Amino acid sequence: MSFNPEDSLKIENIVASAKVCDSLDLPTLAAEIKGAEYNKKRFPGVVLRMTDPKIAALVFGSGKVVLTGAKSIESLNRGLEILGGLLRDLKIDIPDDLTYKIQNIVTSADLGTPINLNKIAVGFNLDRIEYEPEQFPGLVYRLEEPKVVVLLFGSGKLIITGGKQPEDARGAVQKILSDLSNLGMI
Amino acid sequence: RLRKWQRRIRVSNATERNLAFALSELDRMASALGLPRNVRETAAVVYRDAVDKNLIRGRSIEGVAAAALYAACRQCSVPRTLDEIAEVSRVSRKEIGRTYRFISRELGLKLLPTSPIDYVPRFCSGLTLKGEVQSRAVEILRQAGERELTSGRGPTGVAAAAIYISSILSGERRTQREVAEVAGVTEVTIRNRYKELAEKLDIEIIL
DNA sequence: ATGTTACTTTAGAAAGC
DNA sequence: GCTTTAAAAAGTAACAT
Repeated sequence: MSFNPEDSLKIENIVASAKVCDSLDLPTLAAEIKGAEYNKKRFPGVVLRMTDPKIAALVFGSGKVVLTGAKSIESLNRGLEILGGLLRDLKIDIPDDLTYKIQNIVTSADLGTPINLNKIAVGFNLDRIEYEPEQFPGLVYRLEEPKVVVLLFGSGKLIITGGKQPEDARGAVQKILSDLSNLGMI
Repeated sequence: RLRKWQRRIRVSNATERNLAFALSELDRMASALGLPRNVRETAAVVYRDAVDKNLIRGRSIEGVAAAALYAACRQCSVPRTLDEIAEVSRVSRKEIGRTYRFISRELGLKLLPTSPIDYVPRFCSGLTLKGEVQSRAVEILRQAGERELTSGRGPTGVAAAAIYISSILSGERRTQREVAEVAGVTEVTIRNRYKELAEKLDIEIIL
């Protein structure tokens, strides 16, 4: 049995947004919740950092929230529950059934073989690729299906981002592998 | 009517004025970088093509001019880094890079990644190294390319390392500091690159 | 000369400049 | 377009030891 790139898939970060209520008083939140950061001049939202699942939350006056840093759907759920709890502790009415929308999932993976980026830059669809080693060591490959962006490195390791479904990363790796084999690489 | 004519004349004047400004900017930057005439002409063509395709909308003339010059340098195989272009421009490196990607895609320039080899002549002359040293550096880079030692590495750093090695092998040694200076990279980068090249290409370097 | 920290790139939402 | 968040990849840079 050989190395399976698909087994190396690992979610590194999930970004999700949600609406927890119709409005929030940010100054109060910043004052009551320890560790909260709030500089209206700098950024319009309050920054809350949770430790259990290590997640950062951006809370806005509109009641909308952004959660980042979760490495699994489970921890993302936990993070939103914890955030809801923190707000309820401040006597704010927060529904029990909070829902969110995943906006982006960042996944890492490993093809298990070094890749010659220069050859890919010649063989692949030139208009879907960007490779400027002077600026960044990774080759940027934009896929249509799944609609994600892949950062491919010479080591064979890669980053898949922009997907909204955890399975998008798997589809991207399969696509990359087939493209690579079609071009006689790997 | 007359009004329409006046408008056309105004637009024409503005267009001509902007083009004149862009061309003078290209010339100013090219002079500051000591670029040959063919590069300036290529840059002017790229800029005019960008204007003809309305790619200037929402972008500054200076930004597009700088990006056009950056593209022209690469097309003519006498690359300048984004930092070097930015040094003689009022636009930031980030803006130039962003504009370059845009016009490059819209005009279908299809430029391949800059080859380290294209930096050899300029860096070597900056170090007053003869053709023999250049040839040896190019040969090292050719082998490095085949052995996948350039994937993801900065072209200037790899070129600098190859020249550093070549200068030693040719008995015209230049210090890492001197090479780093003309190549615009740090000594640490030259050290990392030359060690990798020497090891994987089995080049023995006696200091 | 080596070690640490930090920045480059990618995506996406949020409210507002 | 920018600001802020998080996180990975690999290379390079800046500053400290």
